[in-house]
Amino acid sequence: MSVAGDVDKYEKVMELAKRRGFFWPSYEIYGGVAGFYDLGPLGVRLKENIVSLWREHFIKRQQHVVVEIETPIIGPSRVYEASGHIEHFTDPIVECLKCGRKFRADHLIEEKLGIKAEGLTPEEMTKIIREHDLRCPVCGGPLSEVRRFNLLFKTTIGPYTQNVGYLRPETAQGMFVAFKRVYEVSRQRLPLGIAQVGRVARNEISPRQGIMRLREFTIAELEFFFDPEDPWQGGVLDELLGRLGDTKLRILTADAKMRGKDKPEEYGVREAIEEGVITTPWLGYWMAIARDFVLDLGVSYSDMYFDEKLPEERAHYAAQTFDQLVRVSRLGWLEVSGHAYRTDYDLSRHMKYSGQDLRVFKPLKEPKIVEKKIVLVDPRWLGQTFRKKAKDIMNALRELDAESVEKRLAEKGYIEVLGARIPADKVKIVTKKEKITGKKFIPHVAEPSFGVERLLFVTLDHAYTERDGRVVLKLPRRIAPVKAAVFPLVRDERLVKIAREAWWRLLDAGFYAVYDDDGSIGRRYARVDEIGVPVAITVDYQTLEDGTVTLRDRDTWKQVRINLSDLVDAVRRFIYENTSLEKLAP
RNA sequence: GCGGCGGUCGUCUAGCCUGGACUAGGACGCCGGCCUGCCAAGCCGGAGGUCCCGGGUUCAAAUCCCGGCCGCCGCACCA
Repeated sequence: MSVAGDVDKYEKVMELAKRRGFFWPSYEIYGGVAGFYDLGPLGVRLKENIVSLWREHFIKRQQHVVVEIETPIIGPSRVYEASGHIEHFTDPIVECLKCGRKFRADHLIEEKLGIKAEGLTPEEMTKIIREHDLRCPVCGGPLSEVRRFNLLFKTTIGPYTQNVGYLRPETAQGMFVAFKRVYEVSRQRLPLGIAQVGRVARNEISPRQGIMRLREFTIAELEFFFDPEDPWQGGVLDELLGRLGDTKLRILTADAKMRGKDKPEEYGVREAIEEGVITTPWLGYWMAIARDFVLDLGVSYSDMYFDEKLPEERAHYAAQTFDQLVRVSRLGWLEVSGHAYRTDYDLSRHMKYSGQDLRVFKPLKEPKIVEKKIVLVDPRWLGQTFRKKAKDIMNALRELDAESVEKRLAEKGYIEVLGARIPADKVKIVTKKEKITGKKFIPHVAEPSFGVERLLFVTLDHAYTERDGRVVLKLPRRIAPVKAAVFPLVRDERLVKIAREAWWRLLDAGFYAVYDDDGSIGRRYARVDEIGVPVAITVDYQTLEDGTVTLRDRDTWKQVRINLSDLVDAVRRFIYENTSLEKLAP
């Protein structure tokens, strides 16, 4: 059982991961570098299977509204200025020169002096600290200059240039920047989800907890664009929600937290959306998908909940955020995904910084004819009377509301614009008909975002069991890195020959499978149990007589006999259709 | 970054306090052979160690001292 604070199990899982080749610290022969991990042969395959399961849930099942792209890891600084990462991903830090403790300079100034310091330059903050003789709040020592620490990795683009580039801290900006093009190739339809799986880098100050907090890792992200005025997008969301049935989510709301609660409550997805617990419907839908996905990794419902972030805990771009937490050994609750309502923040920012129009056009069902009053002035008179000022006056007149102009003309017989008096007989108010076919707007975004390496750990942690003093990794069959093992009962030439043929047959059918004839049969079962091979096939003396072999279930250790000729199909059904062993026996 | 603790074959570990006889021991794992009729059986043989790195003290350092790196815990930090 997985219990928070189960240190022993954590050690065992990490030891297994290293010993059998799931993952280990990078650059080991040079002493290692904190925050970097290699994936080993089994780790790569497990990760691949987890990612493909993610694609099943987040892309394939919604393929009518979700597409996947791939964008570069390195981006020009402009992109990260626009995204707000250069400003917000950078913390102003002061260090105590005596005890070495570090503090957020702006927080310290606000807390101790009551001066708003957010957004000030490091120099300005240093000045404030000096003027008020602010000292270390812990030991009273003197403070250093204020420095900026940025979590973005910096590089240059091209040789010998000042052209600064950054390694992306999330894949999301790739989707925002490419939105217009993807929207085009997706036939200009909303809602539109753009997914990406890729590596990101964050220069963490002090990464720890092994593979749980890395400086470089893989993110599986979805930016889901929708119309904020019609979030249900006609029937699209309704249909998708309908297919979920009565999926329940465990949620600890910010509201509940502020009331001092720390236990999540259960909500139906629709209920959570309709009651406004989740402020935008699509965020709720993707949380339900996230729930199902993590369940498929072998995590039980009660070992998972969604934790709403308090306003001050949220990222700069988010209007509402939920973290999906999973219970793991030692660390307790671990964040495996974040679900953020990013509103139109990112697209607006990129519009501003790029100068491109990233809005989408929404046609009205029927074009609307609106009547609009406009102010007309006799242009000849205006030009001759005011000469060079005429153009400015004309522009100023256009800004005026026609109704109020009409009113003032009626009252006074003239209007004044920019000091120019225009009599009523030079002004005409006319009513014009205008046809409105639709409008442009900036889509809003709901974003589910997963840390893949964390999922890898979570999967191993929840699969780890012991039986009779041996390790049995009860990985869900679909994501097991090796699907089957083939053994001759003993190393008898006749059995070996048949076993190797059976093994090749599985390989030809596309399975990852191992063959082993070393040591006792029990030892071989143990070896493959430890890396979570779901099924073992044993060729024995009965095989010589009737052409049957045994299938042994990793989780129950039970065996059934099947015909050798049915092997590939039986394995396929066992792995991908989750058919029980008993049902495979003829 | 600060403080505490730690780092020895692939893995887990003994040895460190009290320096020498340590050619660094064990278990598991791994490789070869034998054996083996279903759950880490047995026998024979074998490979495998920069004792984290660098420097210092000493006739002599895995062992003592200093610095660095890495890990864990606490603090701080953390979209």
